[in-house]
Amino acid sequence: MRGDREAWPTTVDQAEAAERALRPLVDLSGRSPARVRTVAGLDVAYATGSERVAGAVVVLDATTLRPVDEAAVVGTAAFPYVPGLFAFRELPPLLDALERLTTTPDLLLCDGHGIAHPRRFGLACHLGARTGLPSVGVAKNRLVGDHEAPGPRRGDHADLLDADGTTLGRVLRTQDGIRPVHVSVGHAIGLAPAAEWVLRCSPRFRLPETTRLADQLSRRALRAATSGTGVSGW
DNA sequence: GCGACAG
DNA sequence: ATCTTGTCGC
Repeated sequence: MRGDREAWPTTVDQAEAAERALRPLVDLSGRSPARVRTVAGLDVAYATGSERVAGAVVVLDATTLRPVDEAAVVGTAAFPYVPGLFAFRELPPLLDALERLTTTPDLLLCDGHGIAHPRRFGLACHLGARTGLPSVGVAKNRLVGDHEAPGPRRGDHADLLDADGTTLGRVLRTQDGIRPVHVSVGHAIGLAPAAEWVLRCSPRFRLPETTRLADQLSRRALRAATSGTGVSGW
């Protein structure tokens, strides 16, 4: 049902070692993709009393935001939730789902941070480095860094800074008067373009359509796997 | 020692 | 993340 995968880290030390090994593959030059025709959203859903997880990816036309491809997989959590090592928990199902896509997206919008991370290597960096695709981190909450409150209107934003004043990302208001999201670079894209894409993909709600649809699909897949065939009724 | 801590 | 439907409010 699924291709073999590399030995997955079991301990914090192993995960940090794997992180260091992947670091050289990330492109933080600021260069951005020339053409973005499709944007993908990825998310993982979890069950309550089990280790069951579901990963989903939904690809949207960058102009119409209409779905053009999608894939979902169900599996078992391979790593606990550890702030700073979140990628090792979500990567397995997400990489599996990406492999099942019939198309290759031009940009990845990830549900978590990119370089706005303790070691500047969040989930979006892992996904970008491993797939070679430009990636952006879109998180609902802060992990590291400080920032002023962005303006109240859609599009208003403030820099997310580390203790040295280095820019880690951007706190972006995607809807008037609604709590902002945290955008940070993952791989092969600049911060400004990254934020522009997040805004473009969020025409009506706080979160990008990519994230919303992937969230819905992952929950559906998890529920279907938990309740039998997935077909309604009996 | 006391908080903070993506999902 | 998840437990959870309808409901009050802009």
